[in-house]
Amino acid sequence: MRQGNPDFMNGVPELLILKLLAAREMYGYELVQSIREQTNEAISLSEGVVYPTLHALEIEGALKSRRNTVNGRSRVYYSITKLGSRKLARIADAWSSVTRAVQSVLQGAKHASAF
Amino acid sequence: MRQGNPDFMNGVPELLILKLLAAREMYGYELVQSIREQTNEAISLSEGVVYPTLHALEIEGALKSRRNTVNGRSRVYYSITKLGSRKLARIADAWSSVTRAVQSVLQGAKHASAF
DNA sequence: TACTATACCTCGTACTTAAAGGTATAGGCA
DNA sequence: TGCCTATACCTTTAAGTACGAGGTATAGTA
Repeated sequence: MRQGNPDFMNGVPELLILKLLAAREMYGYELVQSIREQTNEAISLSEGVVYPTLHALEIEGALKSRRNTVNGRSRVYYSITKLGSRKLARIADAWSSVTRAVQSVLQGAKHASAF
Repeated sequence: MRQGNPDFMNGVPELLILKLLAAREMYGYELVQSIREQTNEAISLSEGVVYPTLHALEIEGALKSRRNTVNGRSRVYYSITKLGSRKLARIADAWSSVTRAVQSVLQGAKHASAF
């Protein structure tokens, strides 16, 4: 563990960002704060995580962006693409699969349910 | 994502290994198979993950080992220490915290419950 | 004898998060 | 005017970690 967030964060920033942008268009700085608030400070992503993730997702075509100036502030708004929605569905499934599997071990169950 | 397991695996091997060893003494090869079976193949840790994790946990005092020969096979059995139990409690909490936080975003809840 | 399962191990790579640091503008306040 | 803070964007560097590949050795079986 580096510091700040507990651990178990592999792939989580990408998942959260895609999910939030699936609901509505947002800009980077807004995502940082939104995630912190919605998780009650349990997850606090730094800008150094959010911006590179946004750029990577845009490059692979999962997001598209438009620059907009609001109150004299230049913002880059991101929204999800069709390809991004499919990616979100895929990784949300993977997330469920892993958490279900871990949960079954934590609860001492002999077998995880297939679905 | 490297390959094999989906992603979201950060810290998971350590958590699973500690949890299984909290129930009973096991050896490395057994852990690999046990995790694969108990998670219905959802999580399949390679030996290249399990053995280094076991060694690291032993060095930090979370596990202790004893060598035992069964049916002509030499095995290294690991069991959890008091320090390991405390570590398990800590990271199990962290796991709960992260999964709860992610879940609240995935469900579109405005606020995660505090506990 | 050869192959498979058991059982242990290490090394190198690839990926990812996170912190730190850097730029620039708007607005409040002294 | 000058200073500080919040907003808003970005990059670089460091450090950790899972994973595959590869390697050794023994027991049992075909």
